[in-house]
Amino acid sequence: MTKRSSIREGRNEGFFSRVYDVTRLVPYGRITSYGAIARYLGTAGSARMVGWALNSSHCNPEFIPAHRVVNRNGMLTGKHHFGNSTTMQQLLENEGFSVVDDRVVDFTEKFWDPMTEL
DNA sequence: ATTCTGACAGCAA
DNA sequence: TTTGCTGCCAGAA
Repeated sequence: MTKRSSIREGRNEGFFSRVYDVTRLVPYGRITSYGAIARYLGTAGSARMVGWALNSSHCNPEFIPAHRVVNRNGMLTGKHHFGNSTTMQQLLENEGFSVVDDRVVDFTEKFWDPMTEL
């Protein structure tokens, strides 16, 4: 390989691409957290980067279920980035989630941890 | 190269 | 209990 593998093993592509990749793997009707994704990527503590990556996910031609990514409390901290502040909640409710006060009810039950599932 | 920012997470008051 | 400060890392200006 060229420079990609020489940078560091496991970081074949940009951080953003990896975030998109993991996010796409989140099953329908399940949710995960920024920190969980960050941890899965091997950069625990860089959960902020995950959110920032998802911020640019709209540029990605593929569908990225960014609405299935919430913070560790199950709160829809990124709802403001879906155009309308209610879009994220509606998307989640459309998948069977119950959202109350910007927080996903049964968050722990629907939680999908890439570390465990992958 | 340097500086700033960011959809978090953890811990201290 | 809530509020706020810090660390974290990669990307953009």
